[in-house]
Amino acid sequence: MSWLPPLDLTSWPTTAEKAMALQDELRPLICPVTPPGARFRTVARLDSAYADTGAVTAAVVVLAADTLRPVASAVAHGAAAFPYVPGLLAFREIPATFAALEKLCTAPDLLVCDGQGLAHPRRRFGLACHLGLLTGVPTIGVAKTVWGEYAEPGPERGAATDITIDGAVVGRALRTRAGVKPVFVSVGHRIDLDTACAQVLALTPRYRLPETTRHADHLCRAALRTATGN
DNA sequence: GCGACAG
DNA sequence: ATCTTGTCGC
Repeated sequence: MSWLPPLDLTSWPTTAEKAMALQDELRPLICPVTPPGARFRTVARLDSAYADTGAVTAAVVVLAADTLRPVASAVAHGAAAFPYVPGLLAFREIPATFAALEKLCTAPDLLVCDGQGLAHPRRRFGLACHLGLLTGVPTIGVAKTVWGEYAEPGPERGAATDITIDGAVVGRALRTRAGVKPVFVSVGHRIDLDTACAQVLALTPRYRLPETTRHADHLCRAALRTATGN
């Protein structure tokens, strides 16, 4: 018995129209609130790597929130299930990512995704939202580039400004390192924006991106090379 | 109409 | 995402 509910890939969308319809259908189920008493003792970072052949490898690295030390990791590989389409990244990334998560013995307390959560144009349902609903685990999106409008936050670490789309606050530009381009944080599911930003700051004591990113990035790239044959 | 567009 | 040379800084 896994901590993760099964993912039925036979009904995975194969067209942009069906994918967008699914996003519209799932959007109302998002809960942007941290469950009472929630504790984030372990945090997982997710990443994917692609080969020109269409092969994909996903990696998950779990770390202890207090020490930022890795405590578990897993990889999974397969074929890209969807082309890259702006706004539909989740349909490309989730199948392999989910397979990697299935290999973990226990559920992480928080999943940190590469990309957007609610800071997603038009449908407000980015990768982090989708993965949050599928896993039931709190998720946040940390993107390197933004969709939406924001004012440049102050130069010091911790400075933040709201990101808005059509006038609605959908995330926050957060300076994780003094004098360096901010990251763009948005809620995925089961966490609030303030808590999400606090978690991202806790994960970035020295680099712009969360501590585990290099680890997850190196892990899936190395695994992809092995699976592909260098 | 044209360009821009998470990873 | 991925492909690449050089460069700056701790």
